[in-house]
Amino acid sequence: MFLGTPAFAVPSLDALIDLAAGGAIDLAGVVTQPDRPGHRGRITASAIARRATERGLTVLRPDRLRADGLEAVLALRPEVLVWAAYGNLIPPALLDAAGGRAVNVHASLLPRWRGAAPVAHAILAGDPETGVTLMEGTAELDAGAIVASRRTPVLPDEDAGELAARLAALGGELLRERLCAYLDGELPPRAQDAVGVTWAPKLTSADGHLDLAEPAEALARRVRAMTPSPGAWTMFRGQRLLVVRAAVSGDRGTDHGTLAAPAGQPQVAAGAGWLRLLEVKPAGKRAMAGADWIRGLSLRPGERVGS
RNA sequence: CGCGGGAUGGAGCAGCGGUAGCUCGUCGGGCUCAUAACCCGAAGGUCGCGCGUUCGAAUCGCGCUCCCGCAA
Repeated sequence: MFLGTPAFAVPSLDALIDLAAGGAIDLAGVVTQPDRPGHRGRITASAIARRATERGLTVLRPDRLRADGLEAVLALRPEVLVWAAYGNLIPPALLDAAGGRAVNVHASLLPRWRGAAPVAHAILAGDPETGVTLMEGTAELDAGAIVASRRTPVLPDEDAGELAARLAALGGELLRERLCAYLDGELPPRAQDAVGVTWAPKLTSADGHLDLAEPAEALARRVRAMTPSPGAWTMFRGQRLLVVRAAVSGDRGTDHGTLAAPAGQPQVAAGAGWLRLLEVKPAGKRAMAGADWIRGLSLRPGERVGS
């Protein structure tokens, strides 16, 4: 049985579908989060719900894994649980039902970055590399013994969305190649080293706020880490301005927050250096190149960004 | 019925009842050793869609469609 919710989990589900097609496993069903109001109140099914439905799999979307929801899941009599970014803790009752046989795909090199937002935190911290980990599934969050992992460099310009997509694919590969070996007892798990544990809590739009007193390097990392969600932003003319893509410019800084546009390329003075705004999304508008944005502004000299 | 913003030539914007405009790009020409620089000129728009108000609507009213921010 597979449990997962967002796009990150899709390649893992696909891996299980392939294994099932090859006769290596039986896929009893898929559990995902309930359809939720997405943008502006429109109800949206999770990425996993959509994929599982199009593959004709049994899909359950319980609110929580207790009471009725849990019973429906147990009724499918899962023998092994596999989950990736499900979004809820797995209750001991469910683990017990599967005889404790469970694996979890996580988007970091554990024990670093346990929690909901490992990809963004790896970028924000400036980690040179990250990866995916296949571990034993436990009731405690991301704490299971490590079965296998795969490393990959954090590319200098990629944002969290792009990196997550690469990690998702790696996670799917890892599962496809190692799940059966693990279940056959050929991959003895190693306990996580408690010393290296760091936490990657869920991000809110407050985490996306750009403090222009910070060095441009840090701001550029924050932009990459917060894109596409929850988004990095600052204020301009009383309105929110999302910064979708940015780069550091080596020029000497001036008062942080000052907006300038040499050669039509907008840049904001940071605590150290300048942050070039390559792509922005003003409130109420779609994303546009920084140069396009600045073109229609009739920018006054010395105008500032930030609240 | 959660709150709000937006849809105007290829791009970004202004105009908000009386002949559709700005910056950039494109095309042609000029200047220059040269250029993303500068000068001259040109092309390019059913002003999201429909109905209405008016002598007259991009501009006002009603109804749609699509896009986006916030909140969940």
